[in-house]
Amino acid sequence: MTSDAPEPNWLNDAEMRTWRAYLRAVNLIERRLNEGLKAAGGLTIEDYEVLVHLSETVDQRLRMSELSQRLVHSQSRLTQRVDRLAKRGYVSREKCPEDRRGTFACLTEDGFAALEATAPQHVQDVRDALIDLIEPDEHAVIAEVLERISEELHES
Amino acid sequence: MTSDAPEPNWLNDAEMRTWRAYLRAVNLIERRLNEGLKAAGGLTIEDYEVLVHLSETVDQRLRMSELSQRLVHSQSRLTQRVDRLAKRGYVSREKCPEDRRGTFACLTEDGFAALEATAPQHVQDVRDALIDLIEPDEHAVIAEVLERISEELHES
DNA sequence: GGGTGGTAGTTCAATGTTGAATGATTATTA
DNA sequence: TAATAATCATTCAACATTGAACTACCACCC
Repeated sequence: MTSDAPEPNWLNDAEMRTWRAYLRAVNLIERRLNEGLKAAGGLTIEDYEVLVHLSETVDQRLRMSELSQRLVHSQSRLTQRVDRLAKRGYVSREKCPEDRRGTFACLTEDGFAALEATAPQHVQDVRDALIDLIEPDEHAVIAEVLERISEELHES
Repeated sequence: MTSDAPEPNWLNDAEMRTWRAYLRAVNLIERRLNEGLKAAGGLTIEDYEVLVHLSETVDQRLRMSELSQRLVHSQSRLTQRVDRLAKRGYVSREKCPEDRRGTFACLTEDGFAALEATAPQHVQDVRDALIDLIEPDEHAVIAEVLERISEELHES
């Protein structure tokens, strides 16, 4: 008589190595980027990403909910991050006229300036920590897998 | 007369897409794994990783400093995480006889049991969130890049 | 139109992380 | 060997995140 639970599909050695390398690489990348940003200004990578996403829209603003989805942050986390960025003058809030439940986070001039001041260092760090460590012939595979993951895990 | 600062080596479109996909994928993976672990028991992924690393050593124990390096955690973060795991009885501390500054974190039977109980669900989540999203012919490239990153960023 | 259910965003308490300071021990150097 | 420097781990206060509860608003349907 055997157990009801199916035997788990354990990772084989190669898969396990990949998984461990993934965990390690991700943590190392994050640490490196945060060190660089801290040296270059006072932004964390999360701050930076908020400002980047705003800067990439046509009118430099996004609804809170949209922003939290793009960043994969909880709403309350975003609320408080935007609070802090607003306190520093990098972001402002505006009520949404079409939907009065809604709020826009808007990039301010100071916020844009902070982004501009930090960007060169940060781009170099992103290169050093990830992009330039991918060989040209590997790039397509990496990009494809990452986008597949993003798409696949998108619901939840 | 031009500026002293060299023009930053901005990311091109493909590189930018890769970088964005990376950020998104990493956050989605973490969210998914934490949801799974929470459902399967009361461990976070950080808890789980502490226990796994201990379980993989010959005598189920590691020095705090060694463990913090493997996990890419600050020492104080690890101290407090081990505090919490110890409070739940999953880990115990032992003084190191060779170096009396040192402390071992030791996996307890309860800790091992918690790991065993959680592992099947977690392995499946790791498959769903990463491993099984990599096609067989892509696996070598992914593994190689991740290990290159781990190695390259290892100092710092 | 009024009721029902859903969505947007914030708040709050509990929990977790950071980074500098500390105490204790070991390593190095004069 | 004494003095100095470095390492191991913890502590503490400031800061950040989580998740549930809450307010306000919108959308649907009878």
